Amino acid sequence: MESDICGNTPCGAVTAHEWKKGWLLRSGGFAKLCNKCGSAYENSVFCKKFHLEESGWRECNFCKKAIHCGCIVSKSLFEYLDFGGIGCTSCVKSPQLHLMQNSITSAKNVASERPSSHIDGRIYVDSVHEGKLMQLCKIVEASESSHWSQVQRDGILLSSGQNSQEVKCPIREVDTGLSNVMNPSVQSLTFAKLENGIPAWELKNMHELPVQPSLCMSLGTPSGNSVLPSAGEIVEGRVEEKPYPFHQGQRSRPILPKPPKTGLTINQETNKGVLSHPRIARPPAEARGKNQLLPRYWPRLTDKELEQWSGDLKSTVVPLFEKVLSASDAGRIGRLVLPKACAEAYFPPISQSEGLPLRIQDVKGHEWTFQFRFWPNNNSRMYVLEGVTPCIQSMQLRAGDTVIFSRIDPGGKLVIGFRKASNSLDTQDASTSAPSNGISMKDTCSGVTDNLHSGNSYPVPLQLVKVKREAYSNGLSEHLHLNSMGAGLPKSENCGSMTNNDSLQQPISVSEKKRTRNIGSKSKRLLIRSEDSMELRLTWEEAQDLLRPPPSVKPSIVTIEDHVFEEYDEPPVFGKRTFFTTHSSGRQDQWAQCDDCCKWRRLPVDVLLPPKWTCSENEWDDSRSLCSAPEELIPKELENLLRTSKGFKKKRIAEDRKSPQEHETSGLDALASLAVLGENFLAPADDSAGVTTKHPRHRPGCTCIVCIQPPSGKGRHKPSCTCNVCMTVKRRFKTLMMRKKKRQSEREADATEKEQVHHQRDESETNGASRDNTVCIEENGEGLARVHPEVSDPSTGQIDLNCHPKREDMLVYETELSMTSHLETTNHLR
DNA sequence: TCGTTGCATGGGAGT
DNA sequence: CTCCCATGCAACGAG
Repeated sequence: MESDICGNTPCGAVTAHEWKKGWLLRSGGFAKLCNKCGSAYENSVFCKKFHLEESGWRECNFCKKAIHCGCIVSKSLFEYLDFGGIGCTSCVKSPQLHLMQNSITSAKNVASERPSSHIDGRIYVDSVHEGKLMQLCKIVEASESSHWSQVQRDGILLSSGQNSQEVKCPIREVDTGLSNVMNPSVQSLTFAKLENGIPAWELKNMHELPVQPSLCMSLGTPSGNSVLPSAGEIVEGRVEEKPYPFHQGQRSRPILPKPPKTGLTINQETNKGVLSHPRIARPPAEARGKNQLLPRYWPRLTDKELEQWSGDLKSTVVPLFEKVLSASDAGRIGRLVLPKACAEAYFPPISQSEGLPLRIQDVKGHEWTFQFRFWPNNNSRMYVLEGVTPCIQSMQLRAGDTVIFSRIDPGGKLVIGFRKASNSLDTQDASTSAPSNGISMKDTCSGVTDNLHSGNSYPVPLQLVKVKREAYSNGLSEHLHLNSMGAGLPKSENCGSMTNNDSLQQPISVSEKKRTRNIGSKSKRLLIRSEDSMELRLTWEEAQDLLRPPPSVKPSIVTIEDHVFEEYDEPPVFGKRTFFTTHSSGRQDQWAQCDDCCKWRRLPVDVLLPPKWTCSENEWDDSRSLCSAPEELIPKELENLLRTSKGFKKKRIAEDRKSPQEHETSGLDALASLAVLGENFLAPADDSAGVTTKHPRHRPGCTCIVCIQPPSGKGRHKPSCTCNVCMTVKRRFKTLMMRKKKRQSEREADATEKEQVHHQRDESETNGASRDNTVCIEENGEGLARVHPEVSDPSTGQIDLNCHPKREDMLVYETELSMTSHLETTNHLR
């Protein structure tokens, strides 16, 4: 059994003696028993990490033999490879390249000599040359980890059919960016040369390969289960038609993933004219044996950078992984979220959430100590490095930049490097992180013209400005920038203030970070300043103040209990926002800004302006009914006016936070509170605990977009609630009741009339119908009472405010039916 | 009041 | 459908 498993196959695992046993899983995966722990793993490499490598054993990159690196004696048995990993002395000294050359030539011969079939872009050959191909693949596998980029490695595919096995050699289309200018047959090779400096002879030989872009050979010998995949297919992580015996586990992913979707980095580098040092994502050598690393974490170091690093540190630097800093990574919190796979693969295993301090050296030689820890997260872990702020700041990194974790061999010391986003347009989170080039003044000002409120220069608290993000490679990313326009400040000032946004081009200062926050997520995230978020907190009263009757719609006048109401069939519109001032003399003024000239005009306090208003409509001050007329306010007064308004608002917000219960009656706030409080409303003392379990962000008093929505069954208003919403609903209900009663009386009159006509003829039927009706009404009423227990006599104020707004009418109608029915039933019983 | 900590949430990517 | 991870945010602590 043992020999069947490892004895004759380049299975990629340590040689046979390292394993006691192996067998096929039902899933097709190949499990092995670790020699040390005896546990079975579907992924043998897992054990290698924790039991082989941990105890000082490493795997030769070439022959896959295990070498103990921990003792002095064995030092002579291996060499650290420049590209990571180790190689045993015999392998390193062996004429590997020559062997490879021969093997490739053999492959060529195999492909040319034997009758082959070309199926699906692959050449199938007999099994006679299986051994040669195996040798080839083994060499390819060995060399790829040290010489070939992942891109080429993706060209290596070895898969197993029932009776055949394919070997796809590493010639393949690599990148769309180069494909237009290169012969597809050579592009990867040429690229390989560019990338890794593969000797010209190799390129030449490979170029001579007759099969392009891929060479696929079928091994006719039924490999059965004994043939294990080489690193080739492991690298590719792709199997065709039938999974390999050495398939990954059910939930395990390919050991190495597909390459980045677009060879964007390559293109970018190419575009930047850095052809001599293309930045290719290289999956770290060890990654093959660890958890899968997503391509975006593959370190993308040019050879030049590697050399430089190695030179600076006077050691061999093995790139492990990299990560583009997110806003939170680069933020003040000082927590760098580590990709789980990377953390588990390259950092010491931690069992406690507290983790352990990790000493990481930067490329300048400065040593930092971070706390490497994790948080439980959805039955998983979330790894973070804490205390990275000083390091991040010392490197002047910000969101969008990239940190690169590497290891120094020998010694295994961790190194943190970085790459500025401006030097490399990273594909990973370029669209999700702050732009490297930020937003120029030109952009922001031009963005103003794109203002969604364009032509509406009244003091909108927020203006949506579309900002082009030219920094990104795709050139399509756009940022919706919520920009405070200073509540109607002159445009020059706006642009000036937005110049500060340009700070994105500079390292974000602490204060800047503090003042910015992201809402939403990913590329759709809206960058919003905290002061803007303050402005977003529109209170119910303020919203009410802005409501205007729908234009050109005449209301119907309804009088209820001596109160005259105007009812509109259309919803109200938001009117122009104005500010009020009070003079020391007690005189009150209202101020509005012209939509054309942006000048502020004094208005009577009782005036309601339409959404758009210009000086020409200033019928209250003829001297300032033209935009050419000078502004009444001097800049300082205007500033005071705006500040007062803003201050008032902030004060209100603060009060809301301070004592949300005090504002329960303030309309939507109350609604929000109630929605959150839910059934706990009757016990307000307990509101601070438990009520936000489901949505802890929505606290009582929260006026976020979620909370200001009408409650949908969760929060319920007290029947005696007198908040604005309740009062509005009550009023509306009364109105509808009045109409309903009127219609009902009309119908009753008609019914009475008809009844008189048919009375003699259908007397018995009418009585029956009446009885039926009575029964129906009773059932109806009871049913409604069960469904909506709060609905009852409006005079008691017991109105269900918790219905869906779109169902309001229906509910009211049902309520009316219920009450009417109840009334009729009662009358009937009399 | 501000900063820190620990966890929750949800969008999105991968399977 | 699951998992990752960026980020929100409440609780807590320090000044």
